[in-house]
Amino acid sequence: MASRAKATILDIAREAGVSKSTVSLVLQGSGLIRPETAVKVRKAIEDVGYVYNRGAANLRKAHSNVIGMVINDLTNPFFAELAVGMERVFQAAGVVPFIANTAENPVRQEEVLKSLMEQGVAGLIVSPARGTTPGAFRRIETAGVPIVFAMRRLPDSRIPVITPDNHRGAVLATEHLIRKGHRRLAFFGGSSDLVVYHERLGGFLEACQTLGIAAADRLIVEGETSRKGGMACLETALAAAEPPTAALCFNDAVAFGAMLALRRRNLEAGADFAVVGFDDVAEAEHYSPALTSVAVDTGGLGERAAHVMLKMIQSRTTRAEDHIGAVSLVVRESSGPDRSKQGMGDAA
Amino acid sequence: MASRAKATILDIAREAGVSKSTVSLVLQGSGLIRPETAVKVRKAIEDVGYVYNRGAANLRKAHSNVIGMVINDLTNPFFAELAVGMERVFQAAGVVPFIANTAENPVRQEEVLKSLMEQGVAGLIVSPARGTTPGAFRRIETAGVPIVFAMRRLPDSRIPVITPDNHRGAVLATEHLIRKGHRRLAFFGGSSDLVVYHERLGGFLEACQTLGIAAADRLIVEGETSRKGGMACLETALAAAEPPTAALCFNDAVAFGAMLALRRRNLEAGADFAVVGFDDVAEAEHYSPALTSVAVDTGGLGERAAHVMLKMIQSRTTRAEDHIGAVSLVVRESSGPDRSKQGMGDAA
DNA sequence: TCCTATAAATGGAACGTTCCAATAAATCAA
DNA sequence: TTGATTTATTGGAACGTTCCATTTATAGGA
Repeated sequence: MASRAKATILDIAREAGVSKSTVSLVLQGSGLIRPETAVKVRKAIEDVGYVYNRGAANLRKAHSNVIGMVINDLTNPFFAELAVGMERVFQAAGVVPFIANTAENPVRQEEVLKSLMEQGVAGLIVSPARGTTPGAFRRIETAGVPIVFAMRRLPDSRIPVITPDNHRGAVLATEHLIRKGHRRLAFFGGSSDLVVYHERLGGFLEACQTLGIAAADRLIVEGETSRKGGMACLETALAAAEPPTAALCFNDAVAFGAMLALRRRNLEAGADFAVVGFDDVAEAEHYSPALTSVAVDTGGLGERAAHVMLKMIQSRTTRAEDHIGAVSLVVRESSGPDRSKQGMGDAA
Repeated sequence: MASRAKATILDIAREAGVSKSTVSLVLQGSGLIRPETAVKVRKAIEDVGYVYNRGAANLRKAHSNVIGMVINDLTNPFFAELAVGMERVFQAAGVVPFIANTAENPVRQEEVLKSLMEQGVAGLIVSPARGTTPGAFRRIETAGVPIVFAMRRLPDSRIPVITPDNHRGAVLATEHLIRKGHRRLAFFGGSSDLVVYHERLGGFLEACQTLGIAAADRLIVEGETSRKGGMACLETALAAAEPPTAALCFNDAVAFGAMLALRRRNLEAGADFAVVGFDDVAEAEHYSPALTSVAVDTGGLGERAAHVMLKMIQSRTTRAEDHIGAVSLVVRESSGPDRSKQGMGDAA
């Protein structure tokens, strides 16, 4: 074994005393070859230490078996879970997903997409980086490579999207807080360059409206979507003249930040101020106090995105339906009733 | 644009009125072609919506420009940070890193490695899955593809390894606890099928030995390397006849778990029981109380691994030196002095 | 026996690049 | 002018597969 130059099917053919075509057939598991021959060939494959050259094969074959997953922030466990969900499905389908990280940088994203295209990917699942320009995927679309967006959408594009029902999730969470007796509510974190932000904030506002929370009693604090951002949001909120008693946070990271800031002030989330997160990452359950959060079934959405992609590839189309995933509110300890005015709150 | 069949350099050549060789030269940025010609060709490239076919190119070229990163658990932020560190370096070197996740499963790892090899990667950086068999990389080695292990090593292999100085880190942390007056110490989490476990536990034991902690006063509790595992460890430890007053944890996840379990018992990490973690993930600083932990410079190790890989590729060798990264103890709030016997502790 | 039908194996022409050797054009020295 | 040199460009043969159209071997039917 271990010849310096790498072995090809021709070497195998020579070793096994058959033609290269036969070897190719064996590699593809064709039923046309005699079992004994197949065994002979497979032995030769072992002996020469052959590794299949997919690049060469793709030159002839219509489609490759690799799919690109482009993720905006791999260090965020939320997106990592998404990636893992997709992987499960692809693995079962014999497709190899390659993950690339854009670190929330559109330029890097451009490079990564170019590379993936050059490798001849069969499809692309993308959670676009913040600030992605509307035309960023034009070229890929015209090249006929299917794309699916996951978790985030671009303002106008016609590319299919898999996201949780952000609006509904925010409504659920907000209703929950109001039913707990809170009358002055805040929305923490996020910024308006994200479509998701508008969806979640929209749900919050709608629920406030419906359940009769006056505009003056809603506080919206934009901020980084991180722990740090959450801490800042809480400080801002408590500095207000009539501070809120509860907050729906853009995501769990913001919520964790808010809870941390509370503890620094010797306040307890749940008892002194209600906090609800969004995404329900694994950590939420293990926090103390445990975080009430909107569960979006991240892994499930990843699987769904993968399925849609597989179907698109199979039917060689570049169109597909959007998919809005169901959400549910997981009530834990961080969202207690309003206690700011004892005797007045009508907690449910 | 957007012709159904994808454009090749021949189409470009026709469009620009030159030969395919000229186009190829332009694509490679050769200085041999006349600037005006290059401009003409580049315009044609735009017009026909060309995407480079790296598979075809690799058929002729010696080496590809893709590197595989095989990570055992992408949902662990620690490994995600490692991956991100590597990416930084590779990007700058014009190399495209493809990340694949093995989910700590040797079978999956085998598949992933096979795929990567078939794609013709120039090198492989691997954080091996638990339970990887010693021979798992034999084939890749004999194929002459350089491999670097990151964070974890295999028991016997000669493959270069990039890891933090686990032994020293554990010594530092243990000395710290002892100097804080603790006399009954525990080591929480991990299991002996991991080389890293032995390194860290070894440091712990050595420091105990050196500073005169009797064997009877050391408690070793194996467990899952997760929050859940950490919680279990703490319960086990406190159930002992003479429970420890401090613990060094296998990693931060275990430490977080232990702190959680403490809180559930209405005990406070730092005040009632000292906890030290390992790895110093971003979260450690933002926990409450903030976690004392051994910082290993994850991103830096990733960069280092990437550099080693690049050098190996360049010098077409399959050997390289191991690299043991410096560690430091970051003291925060979770590791207070021993208060179990007031008046007796000689806290420093 | 010969002919036909089926099964198994094969040669050769792609696929889209790179790169060498060769050509064509422009420049220079004499 | 001629030949030598440099500068730009080009055809053609790889690279390692797949797949179609054939060929060869095997079996079955008369």
